[in-house]
Amino acid sequence: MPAAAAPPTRLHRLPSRLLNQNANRADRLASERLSAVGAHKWHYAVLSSLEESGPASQAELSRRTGIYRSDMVALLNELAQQDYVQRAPDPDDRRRNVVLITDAGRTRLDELARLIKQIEDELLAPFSPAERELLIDLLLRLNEHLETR
Amino acid sequence: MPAAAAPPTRLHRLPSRLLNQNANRADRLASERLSAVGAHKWHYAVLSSLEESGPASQAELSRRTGIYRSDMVALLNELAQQDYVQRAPDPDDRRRNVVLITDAGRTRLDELARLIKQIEDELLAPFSPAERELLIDLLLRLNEHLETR
DNA sequence: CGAATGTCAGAGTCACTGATATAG
DNA sequence: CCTATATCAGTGGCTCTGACATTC
Repeated sequence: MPAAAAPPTRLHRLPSRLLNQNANRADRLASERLSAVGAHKWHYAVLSSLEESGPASQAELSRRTGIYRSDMVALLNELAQQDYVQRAPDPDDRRRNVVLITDAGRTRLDELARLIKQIEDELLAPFSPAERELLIDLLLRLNEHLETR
Repeated sequence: MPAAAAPPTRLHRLPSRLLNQNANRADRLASERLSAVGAHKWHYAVLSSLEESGPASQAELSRRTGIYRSDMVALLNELAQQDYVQRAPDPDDRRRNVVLITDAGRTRLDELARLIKQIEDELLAPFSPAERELLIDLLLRLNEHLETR
């Protein structure tokens, strides 16, 4: 960030501005922590989706996680190279790859999940449990609204 | 966005993820609307800061708006070229420029403020006035927290 | 001297587009 | 024939860093 703070003006109460600034800062926090263990938030997204919703094609994973199909390729290369996922041609539809999480991937996911929990705690430190729920709920609703605009 | 939605999973309730997605979508909405009148959100930020808090040096403007000093240069070039701001050497401190908003700038600011109001309404459409206040308040508190991390 | 200012040049990241080959 | 998939190459925007000359 450029420098110090300013008192809340019209500008500082703009939702889109608030969202942006918070997103950037939250992202920086998460990236710092995750890179300390050689991970990226995308790794968590993919592994967690695989565990929660089961194996999937790359396109399906893309839909689940919001990561573009074109970016999924390199991401899965990384995860496969570290043996966190397995990628094999789908015998039923030879356009597709079936991606599945490995045991090592599950272990990694546990590690990342713990980290993410810590990050979230640090991120939401000033809020009570009820306020956290409230904030998440509002953001979820906003997200649904903007999704289908 | 890649494609369709998915039911709320662990992943979809992650604050940093929610913030990011909402920030992106809100930004796209704002950019679309603003570019329709040849404007950028940064233009609004600078003009509104000049009007609310008065003339300032570029560095001071940078602090007020959160826009980097290095990026402020080109931004002010644009605004000055359209006669929305005036930029002149500060006689009291010859390192500085004094930037002030012009009458045309005030007119432009009014226009942009109206647009921004509409954008905000569309953005927060699903929320009641009380919920909007609540969301903004939570985001402000989060912002203050992350600012001084 | 150290610190602040305005300026430029450029890096790094991210969301996103387009094209292509292959298969349904 | 149209559509979906995996892949690759590349764009544009935005945050951010580093350096420099000038002035305090």
